[in-house]
Amino acid sequence: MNLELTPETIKVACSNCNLRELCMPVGLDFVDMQKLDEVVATRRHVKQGDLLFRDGEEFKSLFAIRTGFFKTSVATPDGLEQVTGFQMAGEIIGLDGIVTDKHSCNAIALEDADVCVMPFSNVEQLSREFPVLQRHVHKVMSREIVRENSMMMMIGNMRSEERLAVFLLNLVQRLHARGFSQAEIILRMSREDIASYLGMKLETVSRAFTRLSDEGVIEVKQRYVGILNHKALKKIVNPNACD
Amino acid sequence: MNLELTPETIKVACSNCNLRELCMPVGLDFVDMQKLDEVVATRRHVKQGDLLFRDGEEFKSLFAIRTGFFKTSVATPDGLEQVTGFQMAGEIIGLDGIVTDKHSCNAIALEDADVCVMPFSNVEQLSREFPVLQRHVHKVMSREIVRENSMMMMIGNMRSEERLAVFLLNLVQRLHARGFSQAEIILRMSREDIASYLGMKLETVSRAFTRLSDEGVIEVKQRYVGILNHKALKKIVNPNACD
DNA sequence: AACATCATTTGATATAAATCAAGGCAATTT
DNA sequence: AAATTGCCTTGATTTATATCAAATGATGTT
Repeated sequence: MNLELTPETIKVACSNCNLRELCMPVGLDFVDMQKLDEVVATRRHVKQGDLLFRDGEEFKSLFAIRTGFFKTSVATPDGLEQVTGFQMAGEIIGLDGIVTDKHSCNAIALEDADVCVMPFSNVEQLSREFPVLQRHVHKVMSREIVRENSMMMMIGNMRSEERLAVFLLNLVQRLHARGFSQAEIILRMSREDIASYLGMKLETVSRAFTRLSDEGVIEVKQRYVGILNHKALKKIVNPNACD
Repeated sequence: MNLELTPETIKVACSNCNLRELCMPVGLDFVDMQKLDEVVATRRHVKQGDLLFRDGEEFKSLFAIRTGFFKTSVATPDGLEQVTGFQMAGEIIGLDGIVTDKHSCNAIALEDADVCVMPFSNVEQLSREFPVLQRHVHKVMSREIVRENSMMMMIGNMRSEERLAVFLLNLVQRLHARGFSQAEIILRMSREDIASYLGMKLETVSRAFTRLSDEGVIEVKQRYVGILNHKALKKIVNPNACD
């Protein structure tokens, strides 16, 4: 007999997922929500260090992260890794693949993860039937465009300490939106990953951590980061801010 | 009587626009193409130096550039301008506004321009009826995401000369796709704009120009840039490339 | 033509971050 | 418990780019 439900084949319903406010459009009635359950085909488990998809791989699905933490990266011309983003529960990953039907980056699990596999044809099909889903998909993509705009601004203009401050503020904000502490972070990525993402070297990241720590703004112990003075952290990014 | 057609109100048809291969999905029959004419509401003329839209302004429409050249920019925390992109004929501008229903950047015409105004509600409406248009919209957004990924990679990892090489290669490639020379560019933007876009200072851009010029790779005279050695320019970006 | 304005180039110097190198800390293995 | 390994921190030095400053060149104006 075969009663085993392998993680690869579990069928899930968005309608009773506690993350649906993050992945799915809001303001749907229960009936519509049940129809939207069709977007998700299966779930997939990804072990820490494993790839969800890789650069060049055929694009078929978007993935909604249920649990776990990912980084996406591209290869530089000289073969190094450039981290392009970090993604957590409730976020959508794989949008890069739409334009060429091939993924253009690698998605690596920084901790054991579960993702909802959403075949893009399902997404497009249901988008045509549900304007609210269509709008949602557009917003998710637009949000990513705006995020990258501000990343460019940051890497192009800010000093190392400022970049790290922005990075930490963004992380706590996203974690807080998921019910975690506003004052504590357990980093899932290495100093090297952070450095790559912020366009600096790992030693510079380390020094920026110690400087923020010396200033009493944060408390660092390996991958634990305590935000001691949220306001001061914001001031580092924007000294003129009044709030 | 009122026979004047102001530039603000000219109605245009994609079906006989010579740029449609760039803005519109390919492989449409004439009947479908005529229906798609409805996406474009009006045309709008933007004078050099004027804004097509500004940060914070309500988002209602995407814009397809018919003629002219734009830059988009955001403000840094200290009030400086960070250029986030340059757009030319056939490209779509305004995607940043979808996520919050407000534009999150400024779009400034670097030369007199004509744009097709595409109310986003029309785009969404017709996307539901024409899967090929829907797919096209998704691809346009995904392309922008991928472009910004590679910009991050570039700003984070490359030296000034390499960044300028990438920038010039990208420009000629896009201009060539529009029927212009593969070997000559008339820059529409200032050194300062280029510097901001590439995450450097205008003096550094200037020095990078002279260095590439001294190496005999390009020829620079103000805003005219001649590509003397396309291969060498590529080699600067990726010394190991075999083509 | 002389003048003013703006954009660009060039030079000298300062500086933030990269690089090179060593040491420390924590977790895992033997 | 000692040893290995991976990750992070710290220190010394170099380097690419930023900054400051001036000169040059193009464009438009009176």
